This record gives sequence, structure tokens and C-alpha cells, in this order.
Amino acid sequence: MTSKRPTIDDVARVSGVARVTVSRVLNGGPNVRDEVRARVMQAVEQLDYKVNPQARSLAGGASRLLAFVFASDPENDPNSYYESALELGALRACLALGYQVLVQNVPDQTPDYRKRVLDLITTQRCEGLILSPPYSDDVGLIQAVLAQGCKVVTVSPGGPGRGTTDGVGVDDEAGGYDLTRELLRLGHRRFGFIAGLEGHLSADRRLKGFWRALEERALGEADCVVLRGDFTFRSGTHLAPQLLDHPLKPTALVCANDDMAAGVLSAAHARGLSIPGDLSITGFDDAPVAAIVWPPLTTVHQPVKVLGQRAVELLVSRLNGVNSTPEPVFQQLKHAVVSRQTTGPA
Amino acid sequence: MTSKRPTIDDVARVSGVARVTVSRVLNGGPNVRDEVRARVMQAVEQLDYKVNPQARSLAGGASRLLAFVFASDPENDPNSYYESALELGALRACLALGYQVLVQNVPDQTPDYRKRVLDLITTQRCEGLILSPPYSDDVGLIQAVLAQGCKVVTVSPGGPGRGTTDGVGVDDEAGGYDLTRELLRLGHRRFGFIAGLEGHLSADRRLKGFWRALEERALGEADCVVLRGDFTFRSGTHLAPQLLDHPLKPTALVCANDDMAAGVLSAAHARGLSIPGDLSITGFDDAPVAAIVWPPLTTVHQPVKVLGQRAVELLVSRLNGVNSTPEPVFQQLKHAVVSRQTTGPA
DNA sequence: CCGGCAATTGGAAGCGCTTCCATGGAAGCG
DNA sequence: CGCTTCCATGGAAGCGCTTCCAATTGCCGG
Repeated sequence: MTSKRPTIDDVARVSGVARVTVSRVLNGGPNVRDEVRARVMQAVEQLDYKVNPQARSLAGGASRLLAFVFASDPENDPNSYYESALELGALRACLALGYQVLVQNVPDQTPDYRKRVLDLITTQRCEGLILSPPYSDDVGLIQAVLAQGCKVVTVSPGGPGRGTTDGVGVDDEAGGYDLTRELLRLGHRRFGFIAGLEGHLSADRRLKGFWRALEERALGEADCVVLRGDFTFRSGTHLAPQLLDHPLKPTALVCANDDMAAGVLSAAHARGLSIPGDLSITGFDDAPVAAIVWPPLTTVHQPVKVLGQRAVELLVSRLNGVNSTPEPVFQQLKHAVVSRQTTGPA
Repeated sequence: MTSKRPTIDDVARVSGVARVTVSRVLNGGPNVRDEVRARVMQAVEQLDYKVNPQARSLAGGASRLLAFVFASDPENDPNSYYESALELGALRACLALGYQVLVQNVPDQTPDYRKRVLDLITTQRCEGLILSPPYSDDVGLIQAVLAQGCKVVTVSPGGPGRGTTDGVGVDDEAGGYDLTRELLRLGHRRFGFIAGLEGHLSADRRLKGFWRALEERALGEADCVVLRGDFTFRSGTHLAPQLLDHPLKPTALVCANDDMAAGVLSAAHARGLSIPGDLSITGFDDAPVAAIVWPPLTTVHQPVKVLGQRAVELLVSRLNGVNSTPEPVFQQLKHAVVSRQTTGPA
């Protein structure tokens, strides 16, 4: 079909040097005269030569392969905005850096989830993993991966993941705090909170920030009903009634992400409540859905795509030794409260 | 760090056979006694041996690598539901089939988009491509890829892409038709239609089906205003006013996908219109957003995740020779009108 | 009982690249 | 001026696997 692709030997022949010299040029090695370097590059150009990554990794022992691991339940909706955006950012950074990223869906309910992640290293020869929640706080998993000689960067680690390896994320605690302050300013004093899945520690930090804001106003557990959802729209609609019918009569419902907030909003509509007149609702993430629902959702923006990008950059800087600080690096990006129209005076 | 991984030679030594025999067992080759096969498998088990895919592809000339190409504008939102779901389906099928898939975002406005797709083949040694719209109808691109000896499967080709290579999709024309019939049944006679981006032929087929249903009732161009959007929520909100203020006074707005329909819905809310009392709105895809907006959106369901899965299966069956029919195969999956609450009597 | 054929197994040769080590010449030093 | 040192380059080995071909065995009909 295709005439065979040119190999490094073809380049060597055309440019009149040894194969090893071509390899040096290609890898930016030292000790090559400029004149020779130029000659090789010209041959590369002329032949439209591309290195064979398989051969390179066989010989060099470096696969230049990363894996992005996410946990959504495969039987449900496709990856959420959060994961899609993370992935897109990672993809883009990889393109720029000459790495490839394998996207892997490893449901965390599966009993052998750890094995499946480790298999990425043994089977696919990945050199680095990007772990999203809840894996970003699974210290046992992270250490097992590290022990295999594979680098790890976590996205939105909530606590223990933080000290174990490099990570990126926003200050979720501050995000929750800022948002709650806003609600308090509007006069709300009775709250409902829909937290995220067990084990998603970064989402729990949002709740922590919420509590902190409440305490500053001498409010506490008696002033808020807390429920746990699973980050989906459906869990928002399912949980909303329990909050709305609670004797506490909350005036504001705070959700750990936008999808659940959208679910709550939908349930509120179904009851004929006026938003934000009868009830204020907030989300977290600033996913597209936040702008899509009616009325548009007040939420906390986090730059998810950039998070994905930075994660890869961090990982690659470890792999090529640019970054070799002994202690884990955590890159914290800025969040911002986005006040839209689901929040109003109590 | 890690003790070196076992190689095929280790397995050969442990099981007391030659390396080539191990290779045969691993690849399900014929002519190996059951006793030997068992012995080898046991050694594999014992050593926790995994083939090195890089070495295999170097030696065997098969990379077992596919690429999923999508076109969303990288500066905008992350991949839409349509693309995420496609990808997830593809990912899952690959896992089952022992292939890997590289996800590639190639914006189609970029002048060198064709080169970037072809580079996937030369640089990454992909053996098969999954092309989503609008690439699925870019015959020039498809043929260029095919000419490189790389297989192609298209998702939702709208016309020309169909005869060129294998594909999967639903009957978009029938989907548009069925939906419109429903609207006609409800008494609507004046329509607005927001079509998709130029070049997305499968989306245009939805419009074609719409016209067909109209013609059956002796309605035609005079009874509908057609605008083109770009599949985003924003384009729905932007375009809605032109439709709502049009002298034709449409009673139903039909959109080529759910995101745009959500945009229209939001714009309608902003004007204080009651849905579906004052206006009916429909989408297409049955993305999660269709159930999230208020009121939930009437739309046409298509099994996007399954589409991605089938695409990979089709591709792999070509690659391993299971399918070798000379003419292109098109696998058509079923669509279904989902009547929710944005449609009512005119 | 023997040539012949199929079933099983192994030896050897690479796939395209990098890494290790050797070579030759230019430059630096006392 | 003879020595070491550094730079630029090449030769050779080998990464872990598959594929091609040769060798060995067992069993058939004649």
C-alpha cells in the first residue's frame, strides 16, 4: 500500500553520516557540529522522516506515554464536564510536549481497580499517571504506582494525596467559604448542603469551607442539613425533596457541584418554587450546565481545562528531570465565585 | 526501582520451550500441543508476564493503535456530550479488544487540519482512524488516509462519507421526519429551524427529514425560517430572537441538537414565554442536558456511546480481517423520539 | 518397510532505534 | 614536543518481540 516509511538509516545515508549521529541530532544531543546538524535536518525534511516511537521506546526504555485515569461509572452518563475538560487540557499539553496520553476509565467500585491502574504501567508501559478524584487521594494506590517507578500527578487532591506526590487544583475550601459568605451576606441563615461522593476529599473541602463561614457567624450544625449525592443531576433531583421538606426549612441549598445543583433546580421547578425568590441554589465548578439551566446558576468557577494542562506539564517536568525537587509540588490555581441568578436575598 | 519486568525469554526458560513457541501461544497460533500451551500459560501466570506492546509492534509491524479524531474548537468548551460519549464508547470497546485509542482534537478551521490527521498515521503509527463529523464526510481526507494504508470508520456520515468507507450512525433523516410528524400532529404549522454547522451533513439530514414531513402536509419553505448555528448553547441563545421576532411567528422551534435547543429554551425563558404553552422546542441527540433543562426537552434519542463502541468494533474487524467485504459497511442503529415537556399543542 | 506429508518445535534474522565504548584529531599544558 | 583532555563521530550490541525457514517427529499408503 504505502511505500515503506523512511528509517533513521535512510536519513543517515542521505546526509552522509552515521546512524548514531542522526539519533543525536534528533534528540538534541551535544557534540554535533552545526554544519552536520543542518545537513541531517535537511535530510529529515527531504525524506519526511518521522521517528518510530515504538522503536525509540524499545531501545531507549522511555515510552513517552502518560495515562489519564478517571472513575465515572461506565454504565452511567459519559464522563462529566469535569473529566472531559481535564482530559482536553491534558491532551493539548501532551500535543505540545510530544507525549501521548492514554485515557482510561477505571470505575472505582470495581474490586480490582488498583490492579487495573497498575496494569496500565506494566501492560502499556506508561511512564506517568494523571489521577483524578477520588484516586487523587488514594495514597495506597499512589504509593503502589510510585513504587513501580511510575510518576504520578494528582488533580484536585483533597488532603493525603497532597503530600504524597505532585498535584494541581484550586483551593476548594476557600471556594466553599467564599460562596457561603456571599449567601450569608444575602441574609441566609438556614442551609441545605448536598455533599459529593464519599472519598472525594476535594469536594469535602468545599463543605469544610462552608462550615468555617458559618462558624464565623456563630452558626453551626443545627443550621444546616447535610446530605451526600453522587455528583449527578439525578442525585440532585432525588435528594432535593428531603432538603425542601426538612423541618429546618432551609432558604439556600448549596451543592458540591453544578450537576447536582441543576438537579435541585429542576426539582424546585417541579414544585413550582420561584428561584431565587423562594430558594437560593448554588453549584460548584462553573460547568457549561451552570449557564444553561434557567435561571443560570450561581457557582464557583475553577479552570478545569487549565488544571489538566498543568497536570501534564508537571508530570513531564518530573519525567525529563526539569523538576527534581524532593518534596511534592502543589500548583494551586485561582477560583472565583460567579454570581448568576439562582441566588437572592433570603 | 522496579525489578525488571520479565520478558518472553524468561517465560520460555521457565516453561522449557523456545521463545518462538511462547510467542505462538501468546498469539493463539496453531500447532502447539495443549500440554505445552498449558505449561507456557502457567509460566506466564507465575511470572506475571505481559507482552511489551512496543516490541511487539516493532517486530510485527502492527501497532494496535487507533485514533479518535474530533473537531471541537479547543478554545471553547470541552468536547460536547456527543464527542465525550463517542469517545467513552470507543474506549470501552478498545479495552475489550486489546487495542489502544489515541484521542485527538483537530479543529477543522485550521488550514493544516488534513496534515494533522495524516500525521497521526505517520508519527504515531495508528492503524485505524475513527472520524467524527464533519470529518466523516470529508471524502478527500478519508481517501488520503486510506491511501496511507490506514483503515477508517466514520461516525454519522451524512452522505459522501457513506460510500467511501465503513461507518456507523442512526438514520438522521428519519429522526428529523419522526420528530416533525409529532409536531404536526400537535397542530404546529409555522416553524423555525436551527440547523447545524456547514459541512455537518448528518445534521443536515435532520433538516431534510423535517422538510419531507412538511411536504407531506403540503407545507413548504414559506412555512419555516431556517438559520444555521454551531451546535453550542450560545448559538441557540443568539439565534432565538431572530426566530421569535420573525414575521412568520413560528409556534415550534426545531434545533439540530440539544445544546442549541437548550439555548433557545433559555432565551425563551428570558422573554417570559411559557414553554410549551407559547412555544414548542425540540432538540436532537438526547444528551444529558435534555433532561436537565426545565422543562425537560423533547428530542430524538441516539445511542451515542454505542455508536463509539460499534465504530471500534467495525474498525478492528477490518484490521484483523474478520470483515473483508469489498464494499463499505454501514451499521445503522435505532433512533427514537423522546417526548418530554417542551412540546405541546400549537 | 520406506518415501512423503502434516503436525510441532526451534534457530536465526531482523523491526528501528538508543546506549555504551572506541576512535581519531584538535587543542591545551608544562 | 610529548602528554593529557576534549570534541565529534562511528561501530557494535541489543531492547523484546515476530516472522521466515529449517529440523524433528509420528503416521499414512504402497
